[in-house]
Amino acid sequence: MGSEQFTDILPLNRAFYDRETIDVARDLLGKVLVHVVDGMPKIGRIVEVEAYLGTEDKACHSSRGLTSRTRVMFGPPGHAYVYMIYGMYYCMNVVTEKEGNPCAVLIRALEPVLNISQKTKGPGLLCQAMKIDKRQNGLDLLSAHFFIGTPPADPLPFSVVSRPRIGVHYAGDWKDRPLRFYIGGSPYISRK
DNA sequence: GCCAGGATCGTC
DNA sequence: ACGATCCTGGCA
Repeated sequence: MGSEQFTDILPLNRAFYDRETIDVARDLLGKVLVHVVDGMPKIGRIVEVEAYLGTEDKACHSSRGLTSRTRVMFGPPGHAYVYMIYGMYYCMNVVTEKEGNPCAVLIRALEPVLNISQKTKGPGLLCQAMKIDKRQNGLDLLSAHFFIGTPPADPLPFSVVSRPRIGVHYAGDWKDRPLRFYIGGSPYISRK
């Protein structure tokens, strides 16, 4: 059970991301995020996500239109949308749906798998632990050093819990929609 | 240029 | 419950 079992994980293909955002969000649970830093793969298992549904979704950045910040979300699926929040943290999303339909899935928590020594409960903390910042904004997740893949030996089956999203009180009637998904019983969830 | 607000987190 | 800290977007 060494690290060698993770050395041949392949990136999910474009079609995985080119689907309805809620489906992509749920299917991302249990997958692994891989970031190779200085030849060392940092790997975490995705245990919590949130879906952001584009121009209609008042909580979604792209609902205020195309800006320099949201440009990546308007692009093709399978790319990373990374932005700074509160002046001190980054959040990582994966772009979903067809180009021009600006939707994304926020990665909210990871279960450490390999070469991770910091906290990963929460979107800001997991970016620190995975060494993700604005340099990763716009990167294609079908790349050799930064991608999401299926773990070689998927563990036991898990249940998916859905709840309202965190921190989107300003989003009117969208704030209560159950668009946050996490693995039931996981001790690595950002908060209850 | 100015300013309000934010998909967070740690501490009080 | 609050402060840190700075980018973003809207308005002038």
